[in-house]
Amino acid sequence: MDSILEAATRLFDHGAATTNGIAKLAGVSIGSLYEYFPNKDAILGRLFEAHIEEAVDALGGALQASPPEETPLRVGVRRMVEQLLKLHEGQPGLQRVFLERLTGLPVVRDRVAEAERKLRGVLQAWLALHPEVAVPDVELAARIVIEGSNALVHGYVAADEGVSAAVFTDEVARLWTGYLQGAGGFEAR
Amino acid sequence: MDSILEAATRLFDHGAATTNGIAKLAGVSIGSLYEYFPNKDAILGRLFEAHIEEAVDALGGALQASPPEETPLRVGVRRMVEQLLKLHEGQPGLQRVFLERLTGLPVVRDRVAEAERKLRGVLQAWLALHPEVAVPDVELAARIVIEGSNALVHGYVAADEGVSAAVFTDEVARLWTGYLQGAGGFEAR
Amino acid sequence: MDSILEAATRLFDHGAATTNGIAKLAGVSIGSLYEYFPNKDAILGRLFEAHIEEAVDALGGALQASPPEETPLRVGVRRMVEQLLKLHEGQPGLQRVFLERLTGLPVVRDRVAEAERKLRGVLQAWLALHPEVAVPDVELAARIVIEGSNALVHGYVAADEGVSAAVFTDEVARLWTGYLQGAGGFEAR
Amino acid sequence: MDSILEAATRLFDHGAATTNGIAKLAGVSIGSLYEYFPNKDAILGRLFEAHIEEAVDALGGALQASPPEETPLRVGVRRMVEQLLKLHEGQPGLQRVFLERLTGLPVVRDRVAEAERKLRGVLQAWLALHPEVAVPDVELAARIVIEGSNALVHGYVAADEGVSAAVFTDEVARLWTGYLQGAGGFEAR
DNA sequence: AATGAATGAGGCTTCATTCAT
DNA sequence: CATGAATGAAGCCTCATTCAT
Repeated sequence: MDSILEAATRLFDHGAATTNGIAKLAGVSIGSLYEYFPNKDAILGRLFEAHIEEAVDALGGALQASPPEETPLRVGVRRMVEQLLKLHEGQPGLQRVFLERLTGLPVVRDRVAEAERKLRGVLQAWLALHPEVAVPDVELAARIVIEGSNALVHGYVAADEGVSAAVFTDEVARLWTGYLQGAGGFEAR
Repeated sequence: MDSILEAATRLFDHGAATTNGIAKLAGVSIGSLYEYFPNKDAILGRLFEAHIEEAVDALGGALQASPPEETPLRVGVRRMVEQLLKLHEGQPGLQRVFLERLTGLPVVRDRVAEAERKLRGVLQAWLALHPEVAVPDVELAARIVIEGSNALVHGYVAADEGVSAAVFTDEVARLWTGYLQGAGGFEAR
Repeated sequence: MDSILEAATRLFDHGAATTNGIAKLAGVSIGSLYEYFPNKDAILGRLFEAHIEEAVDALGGALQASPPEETPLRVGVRRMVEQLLKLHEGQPGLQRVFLERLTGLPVVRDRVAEAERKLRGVLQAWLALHPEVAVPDVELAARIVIEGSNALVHGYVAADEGVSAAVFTDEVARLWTGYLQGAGGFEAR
Repeated sequence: MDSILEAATRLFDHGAATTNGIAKLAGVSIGSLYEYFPNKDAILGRLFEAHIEEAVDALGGALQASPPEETPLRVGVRRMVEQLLKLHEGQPGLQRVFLERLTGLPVVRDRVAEAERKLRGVLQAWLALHPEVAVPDVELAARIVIEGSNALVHGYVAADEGVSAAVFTDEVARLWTGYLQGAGGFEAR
């Protein structure tokens, strides 16, 4: 069963996932595969669930390991982005498949919303302990940082061109730091 | 032929594009469809080309219609993001299909690279005339603004949740404005 | 119209004959093509008719140009085989198409039968003037020489391997010469 | 699987072989058909392989069952031709399809060459033990007898007209017997 | 529980032929 | 007369899923 998921990860990432192929690569019969999963999308769903869980753990963990009192804003944000990048680096193809086949399904929508809510909570609390954060609406800001980081990392992985991971991470961290400190507002001109 | 492209747009966007389906929706026979396009991917390719062209025109146009001397940094950036959002708003599914089926094809890669180069040129020139821009590497900054905006808009459209378009656009504009003014750097702490 | 037949010859020989392709190569519209020929097989039929005519002319001619009184059996036979070979050398693919698409059609059957009858007549008359011909049934022998030569040349062209045309022709001529002189009969042992 | 091959034999012979048709006639689903054969040509290839094997066995067997010391040249040759005729009698259309779709494929070419080499070896050895064989080059003669017989039988089956199988076989046997005894050479005149 | 042969709907594409202009 | 865009039946093949063993 784990072997099925492993095989599925590999094949979905390569964009060549057929149920028969997954079963063969996993070393089980196609019949057994359907014993564990009612259909192909269920496999993908399980993979997605694992990804979400891992993501929440990794990102939440990055913040929890960075005590607000001792960690500059920029450093914490950087750690978060690093984790996010690490998460996607491995299987860019798999991410695309998630996007393409799962987006729109209500279940997935809800699951993602829940994960983001949770993460937003953690981030919001962390930000609240940083005096230099100067945005009118911390909740909105937290949401934008999370979804924005996700989008930027997606884009970065999909493009795989030119910019190195370190530079990318730095720039994104700088971006959010500025944003959270209230730069770019009308008062800034 | 235009009707084929229209039909294809609708069906690709719905994730249910079959050649026979496109032909039927376009009101032509499958034979005629293959008169104009050698295969299914060629249809998608044409759609993509149109999208790229439209994008370059719209974004470039947004800046060219905003004389640097009279247009605050933030306003110009906002206009760009607005255009970008408008471009994607219509067919989020279609964008996904582009991503999923075209990414990786060398031709597409080159075409995208060319479009980004062109756009980067325009943006870079525009930024150069703004004294408040304070980044070490304007070229890198231009690239990050363009690719980043693209990624953020992709993410926003895919998520279509909660935040209104106006708020989203505002926030993104603020984000880049801060970034371009050098906020978030070490000197900012 | 001649250009249609030429184009058809080329394309049928290459095994890539489509009516649209023939029309284009011939430099006429597909509509015009169907003005002259009711359907694709009609084109092939015309080609076949031309081939048959050419064959009868060439083979019959080879004998008529070889006065029996002055031409040894073997030489006349050789000339016939030479002509036959020349006929097929050009378009082996076309011959295959004849075989594959025309065999079995009653019209074709009759036409071939008629051509062979005619040829048989010529050959029979020619053989009758050769005293060394020693077969019980000259009509049967003539038929066997004609059909056999045809089959052997077909096979030779299809195989295109090893043996040179000159050697092949020599051997076939020797073969028939022996056969016609009655060798191989029981009396020969 | 055998039923697929049987069905394919029938349909290819009738010149109406479609994969769906074969599957239906074989009483299996199209999916099953593709379980056993990767594509249509593979089916034809298998049929061809079977034919080649059968041919080599039958022809080789005909000679091996005819001890050279006790079997007159003519009788052995006749047996060979008989076998060859039997081989083709059943499915003239199938033979045409072999010719038309397989000729030219390197794999097929090689397989045929191998089979002919093997057969040539057997025949050559058999001929070598017959003192009345009087040809300058036994290897060339063996090749010509084999390929020639093949061509003649092909032609005979394709024409299916007039001459009875027995007469045909007799004549062909007489033909080769004369040829192998050196008749038809210049010295014969 | 596990197996894997079997299923068949449905996708892409070709090409002989027609017919309005 | 000529044109060529349009037609659509029919072919090949894939792959998610089922079910008898």
